[in-house]
Amino acid sequence: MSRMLDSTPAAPPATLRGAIRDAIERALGEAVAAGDIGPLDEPRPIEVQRSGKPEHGDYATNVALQLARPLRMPPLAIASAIAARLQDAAGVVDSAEAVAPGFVNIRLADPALAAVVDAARREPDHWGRLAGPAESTGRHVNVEFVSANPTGPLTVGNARGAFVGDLLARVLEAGGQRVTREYYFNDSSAQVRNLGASVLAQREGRPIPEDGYHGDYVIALATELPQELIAPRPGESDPDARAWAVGHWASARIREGIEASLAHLGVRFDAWTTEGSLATEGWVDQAIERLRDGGHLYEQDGATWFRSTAFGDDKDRVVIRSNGERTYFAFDIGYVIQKFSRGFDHLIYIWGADHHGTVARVRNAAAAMGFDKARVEMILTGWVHFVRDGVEVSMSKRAGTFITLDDLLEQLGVDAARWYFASRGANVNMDVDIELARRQSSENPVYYVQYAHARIASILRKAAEAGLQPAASVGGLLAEAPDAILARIVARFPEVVEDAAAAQETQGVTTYATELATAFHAYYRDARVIDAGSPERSARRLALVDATRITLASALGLLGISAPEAM
RNA sequence: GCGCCUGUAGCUCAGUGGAUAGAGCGUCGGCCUCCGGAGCCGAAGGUCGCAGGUUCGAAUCCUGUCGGGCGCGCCA
Repeated sequence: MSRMLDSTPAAPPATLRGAIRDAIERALGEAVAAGDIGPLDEPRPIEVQRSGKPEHGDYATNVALQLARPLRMPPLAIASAIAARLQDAAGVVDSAEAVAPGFVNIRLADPALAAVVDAARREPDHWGRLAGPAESTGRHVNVEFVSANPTGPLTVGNARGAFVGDLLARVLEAGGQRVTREYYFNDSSAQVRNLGASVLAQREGRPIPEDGYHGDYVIALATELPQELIAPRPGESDPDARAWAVGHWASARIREGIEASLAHLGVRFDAWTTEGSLATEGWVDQAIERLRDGGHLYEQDGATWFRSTAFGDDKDRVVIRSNGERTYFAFDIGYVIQKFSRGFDHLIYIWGADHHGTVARVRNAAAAMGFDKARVEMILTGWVHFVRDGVEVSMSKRAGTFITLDDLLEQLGVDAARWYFASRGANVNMDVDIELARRQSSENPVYYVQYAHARIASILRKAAEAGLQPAASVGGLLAEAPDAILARIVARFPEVVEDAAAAQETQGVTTYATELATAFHAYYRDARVIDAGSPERSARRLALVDATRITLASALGLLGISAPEAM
């Protein structure tokens, strides 16, 4: 065991897979040093993958296949040289075998496996969370999402971003990064005035403007509108002043509703930045000055343009219109400066697919302002296309025909909805039949996973009543089939989290949770946990089953989904 | 026209260069003396849109092509 740590002074591997990788690297180095295989020109990353079949062991590496060409040696010979050295590695490797065409199959040592499973129970809160206390080492990421205009309740379209952003934030946190959840709140656009005009018209019984807002919520707002906002203020000349005032009042009310909806979903934002603040605090001007100083701006037709084409964009972009107003784009890049000045290392934006056209220009502007383009990342979400009885449900906030996030949560429930979005890639388009989704919500796989959790909780309760307590370790239990199989899946959880954080995706977590639940249900069938006739084995099985429960709860918790003790 | 996303089982989707491509739902057939049947076991169902290419190896990478979505404003 200690050899393992000796070889990795910087950071001990967080996963069994990492420990295996280290062992392979050492074996490879020894094989080279001994002259078994030729010297390597350059170090190459070692891939360790989980074996697909039990006969192939637990892990496999393809280094030999990768090295065959540069070393000009048969892959199987390289594999054999590595496998022979791996046998010597005591800690995590039980046995290693070179097989055609050149894989090295590796079997885990039971003690190492037991140690990982026991770790889950010793520190359930840290189980699967990587890099431990990462305050000092993890980068600080700003994830901006939803950012819907405060002109109506959140729709399911906005909801996609809410789920994707929150899930991303959770996965990054589990990967040891600090995350700030940010909402860009557009409080000063013409749409706010438009909203005000619509509410005012509704209140005063006038027809709502053609491009105004029509939803039921407009009627509700009109009813609640305070008297003092309706009356024109003395000495006010701007004909739009009333509309602006009402709009600001209405958007504040809507923001409260948005926050409540998001809270219901379990999403809390750490920061709300308003568009107005970017102007009043000078960030927009600062961005423009910075571009000007760098020679990236030019004047044409009375407007000021950013030379985005110099960075590969297909056309240049206006930052100041000929009427003197700064464009939305100018605010975007002012916001970039604002965010970086707040100390973030990395910015992630969750945008709808319709915004893909603005990705390049914002990243280009960031580069022009001297920031690393790689630190400005956009994730585009696919569409949620709703149909009812085979007919598309058209959604328009202005027309008032839309399905709200609250509707969705009411129909599906938070857990089922979260699972639904977590199990799909962010950028795929989804067709959702509302009636079907409702009917299927009771058959959602999330309940399958929760059921496994509740079932284990029940076993643990029953065992306690019988006076049986889990053992401190599962050691000694893992040599044979039902226990060995379940333990291996439990032990893989940190790798799943690692992969999810690296890919910035959650599908792997739902897939894994389903696999673990399935494995538990099979285990339950094959292995008697509470067995008065064998108290020693019962105690160890209770430990294994408890580790399984903790892992299920951790996976669900990572997705913001509850893990009920009973259901 | 140009650009981005996308195409995997009847349906909804996993699979980010590895060994026999998976899950849920749906369909068909089995399992309740025993720790929770919201469970278990089995079956049927695939030219991974199509055609080339790279590679020891391609659903995955490259090129072309076809279908679907979105974008291409001194709007936000």
